Amino acid sequence: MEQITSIKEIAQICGVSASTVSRVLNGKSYVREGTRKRVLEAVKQSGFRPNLLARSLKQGNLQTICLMVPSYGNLIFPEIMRGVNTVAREHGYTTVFSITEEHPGAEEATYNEMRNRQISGFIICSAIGDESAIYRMREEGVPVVLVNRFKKEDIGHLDTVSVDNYRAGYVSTQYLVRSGRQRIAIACGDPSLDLYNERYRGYCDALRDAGIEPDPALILQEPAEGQDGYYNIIKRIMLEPGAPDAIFATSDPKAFVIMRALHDLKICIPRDVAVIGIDNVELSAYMEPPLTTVAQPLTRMGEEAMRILLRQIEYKREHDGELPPPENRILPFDLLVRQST
Amino acid sequence: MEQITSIKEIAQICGVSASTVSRVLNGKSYVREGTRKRVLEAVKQSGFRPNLLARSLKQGNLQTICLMVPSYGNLIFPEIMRGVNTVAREHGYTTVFSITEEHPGAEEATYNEMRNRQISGFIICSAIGDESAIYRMREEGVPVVLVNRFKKEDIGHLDTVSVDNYRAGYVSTQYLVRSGRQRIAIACGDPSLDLYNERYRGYCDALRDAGIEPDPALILQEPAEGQDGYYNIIKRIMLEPGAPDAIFATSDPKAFVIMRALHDLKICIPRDVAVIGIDNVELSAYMEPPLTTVAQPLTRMGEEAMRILLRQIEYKREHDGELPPPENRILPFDLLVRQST
DNA sequence: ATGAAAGCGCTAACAG
DNA sequence: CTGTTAGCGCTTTCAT
Repeated sequence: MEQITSIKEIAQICGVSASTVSRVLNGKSYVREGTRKRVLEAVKQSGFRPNLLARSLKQGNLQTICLMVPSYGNLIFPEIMRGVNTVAREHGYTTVFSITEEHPGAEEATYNEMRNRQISGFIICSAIGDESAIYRMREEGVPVVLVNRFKKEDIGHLDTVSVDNYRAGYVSTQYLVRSGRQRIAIACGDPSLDLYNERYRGYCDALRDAGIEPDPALILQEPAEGQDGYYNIIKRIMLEPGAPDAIFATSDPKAFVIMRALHDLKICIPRDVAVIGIDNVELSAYMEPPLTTVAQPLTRMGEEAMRILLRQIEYKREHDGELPPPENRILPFDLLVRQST
Repeated sequence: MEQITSIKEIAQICGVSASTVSRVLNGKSYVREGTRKRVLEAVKQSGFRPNLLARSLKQGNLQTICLMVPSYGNLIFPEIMRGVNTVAREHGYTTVFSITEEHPGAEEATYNEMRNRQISGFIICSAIGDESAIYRMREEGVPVVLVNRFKKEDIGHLDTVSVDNYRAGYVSTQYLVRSGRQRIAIACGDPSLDLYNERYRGYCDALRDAGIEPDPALILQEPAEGQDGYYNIIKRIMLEPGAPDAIFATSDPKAFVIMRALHDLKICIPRDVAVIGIDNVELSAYMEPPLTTVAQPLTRMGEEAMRILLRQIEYKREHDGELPPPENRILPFDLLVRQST
């Protein structure tokens, strides 16, 4: 038997019109039960698959969203992806992904390509520095949600999902202070990312509130090589006078590198130096010692981002292409005390 | 100015026909230079984006492939994904992904959905147990490449990419033997996955070749809870008489759990017990002590898989829908000796 | 070198 | 409840 490829052929087999078959298939309209049965039967018999592209061409959107992540260097992304994907599926959406950081300007390139593919919206975890492209997207009426990476000024203008990074920085530092640490270093992240600046602010304020003036010698800047560069920085600083007795890593992957360096120096964690991270990536619990960290609800952040995106898409459909006012979701975090502090 | 959405409008602006614009846009046919310029100019001016769906509807395929992974529990998947994505992009393909393991039967469900979306092919890292669905795909003329997870019998029937898992098991065990270990335990993986059986076979043969008969007490089966369950198994076995002096974990994530258990028992790695893994996931180097492991070229495996898929797609186009004979790519691996052995 | 026309497979008025 | 008709935006003969 010929492979049957269109609704029309089904129609012929059943002696009805194509519209009837269409109606049966997407159940938007009533069809006599007998006819319905016959059509369904024919569809099943023939193994017919309706062509979603045709429908999407007609309706102007493929049920697909695009997720942009910078890389997998940071393990938070797979967890966010899972959350996005789960909610997307539930709503009949498919997720395409794109890894941006490797090529500069990839964000915009991806955007252009995806728009040609009639994609319904974007979830971006990779915004870095220049966000003008993202504002342009929104201006063009394209739903966009930013996860974790965005600027304070974006609030009220763009949809975002994150934790309160200032508080996260504050709480972790405060915890270190309260457990008796005196010289607390911070391993800062990329300063073009606001979330790291916020965590840094939290760190400073927590220290000051405890009557400690932040010591510039303990404020470690992310080296040019990225987080791996912290390996050498730690090795150096620990041998100098005035070495820290605690290190606040502004992300778990940084903490991993730092712990590696400490181990190689035979420095005992947490006795000599406490280490705390932010993220609670799955592996943090398996480190030696298990890493104390501020747990971000990563999967949930992905889910929320997708829900917000869905809301935008729906609103847009109902309001003649207009986007709803931006939503800024801030999720709660937990301080997870383990053995590294 | 009205947002311009179709080739026809561009045509009007330039006083040419839609076909001409089409020809300019995809450069398949000659167009007078003057006309070409004019059209290109109009396109740029108007910010027009050709609708890929329309083209795809016409041509019967969206330049998109689907990548199925079981979950992110195992960190090898993000690395494979990166490889796939890189090559896909280079060839103008978009990657959609689907995480299967969570729902049973998800593989087939995804398959059906994706076929409706006119997807060009699949890369599957999640085949588990029953592969009949995958054979059906191939029978229906759909390009499919399996990465890592497949059965010996599939060779010659399905396209695959992997390392030589038997050798990987053999080499790691042999290394342990040669470094003087006497009682080498193996933490087996899911027995429905051939790759783990192969690694196990390699383990047994390496022992026998060294004149050691595998001891059933040292052959640890993956517990019902998945790899996390090894935590308790290790805790128990290490306290019993005849405890192992080395453990061969058939994947790095298992090694992480096992190391965690050993640390909690205050057992020193590698002095008391050596641990070796397979994968070389990025984090293996950061463990304490850094994990000795068989390095799979994960990203490269993803790249190769995508290349093979591309070859299938092309062959199919040139041969009236017929698929090429299956290709079985076996990539080399390296034993990476670090401090856990 | 370019235009006219047909059609990819589906949906959505509009009739009846 | 169902059929007819007219496209969605693009590509592709077939003419010219």
